[in-house]
Amino acid sequence: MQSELQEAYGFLFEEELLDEIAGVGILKNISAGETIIEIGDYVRGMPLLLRGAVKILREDSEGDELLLYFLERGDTCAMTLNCCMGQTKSEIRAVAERDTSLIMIPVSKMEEWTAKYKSWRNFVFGSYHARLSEMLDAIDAIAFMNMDERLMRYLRDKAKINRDENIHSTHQQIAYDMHTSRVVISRLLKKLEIEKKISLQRNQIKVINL
Amino acid sequence: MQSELQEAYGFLFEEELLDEIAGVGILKNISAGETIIEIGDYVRGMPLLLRGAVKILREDSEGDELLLYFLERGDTCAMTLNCCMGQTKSEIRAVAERDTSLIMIPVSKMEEWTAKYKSWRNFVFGSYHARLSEMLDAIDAIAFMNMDERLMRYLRDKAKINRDENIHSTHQQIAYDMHTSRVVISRLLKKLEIEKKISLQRNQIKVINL
DNA sequence: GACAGGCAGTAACATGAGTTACACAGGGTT
DNA sequence: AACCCTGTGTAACTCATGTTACTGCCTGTC
Repeated sequence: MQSELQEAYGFLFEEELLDEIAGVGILKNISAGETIIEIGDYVRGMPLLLRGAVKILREDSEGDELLLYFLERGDTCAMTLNCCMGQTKSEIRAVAERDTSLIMIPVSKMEEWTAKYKSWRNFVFGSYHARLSEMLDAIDAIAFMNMDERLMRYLRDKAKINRDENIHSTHQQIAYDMHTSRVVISRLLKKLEIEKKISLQRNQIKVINL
Repeated sequence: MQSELQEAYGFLFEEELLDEIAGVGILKNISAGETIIEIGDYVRGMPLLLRGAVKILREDSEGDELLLYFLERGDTCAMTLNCCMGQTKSEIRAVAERDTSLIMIPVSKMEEWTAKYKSWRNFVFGSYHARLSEMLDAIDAIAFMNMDERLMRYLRDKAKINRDENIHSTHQQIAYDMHTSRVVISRLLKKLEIEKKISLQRNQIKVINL
């Protein structure tokens, strides 16, 4: 854990803070597809991502969901952050996109470090900033873009976050993330294939030129 | 300014901080409809709302816009906050919804107070929290709701923020805020009138039961 | 009163996206 | 081989929303 912590956060935090994190943090390993936080859960700590990737989803009352953004190494979830401090329930779902390692920080420490370490404050503010920006991007996508553009954006993001130009998803899974239907996704993917932007195999989509 | 500051923020901040705010803050009065911050502007300070209401809009490259949320007394704009600290340009537009008074705080003070005053830190975190929640609500609205539901939500919010059940807007103005066309709004408003939820006059919509 | 300009009502049509239904393909199991 | 299950391709249809076009109504100004 020490070396991974150093690698992911060494350039952000001073030695003393890194030591504190290593001291109180609890290492968690989560395998791809596992749910980390569910909507309505009370949040017990703040996660610092060491390795892997996490997708953050919003869900409405009927169970329809929508992908908001991805988290990677060095990121934390500002939503969780909120929930910790306000003692409120999670408003989002977090699912491991790949096999993921993270450190959970107890809520009590967060407040303490905010007063004590400038680097921590900057990190927390930076996280809020990044998350707000990503929310704006999500809003832009659903408000201003058509399905085909949104799909291209999704495929680009997915290939990037998994560092793999082959996307191992079914059309149905994509449809869930984008809050639409399987048929619509199949239709648009076929169109992208004809335009030579992707190639389609069973359970796999290869990004060629998006 | 002193008394208004006391009224809006007295229960949040300690005397010492209130004095500092009064010392360095610059009072601005803005009349309804005026633009406070434009997309791409560099942000010189952080606004604390004393009186009135501000609407926050997102705009895409073609100039289509979308209302994100409103700010009221005691609120600050977390976007601005971000921009200040990161020295980046504004990603949103802020327009006075009513006649508005606010205090501009220089960027330099923000960092200082974050270290010095716990109440300030809580205020800043609280603002981030509130804004993230409102962004989520905005996403829910555009992702999961139909136009008629969104319109009802809009009218409710507008009546509430202006403390006036008579909404003084043209159909065109509403269409801009909701990123749709005038004809669509006219159609849906007429439907709401038939359902006795509102009544329509020229340049005015009266909320009856939404 | 006549006129202009902004505003609202409405019909007719275009389009993107969601839905239903069904055929078929690939891969594993018996 | 025969079977099944999951995933994909496609047609045909519905529906919400957006677009175009035209009408007429207020209101202030000349």
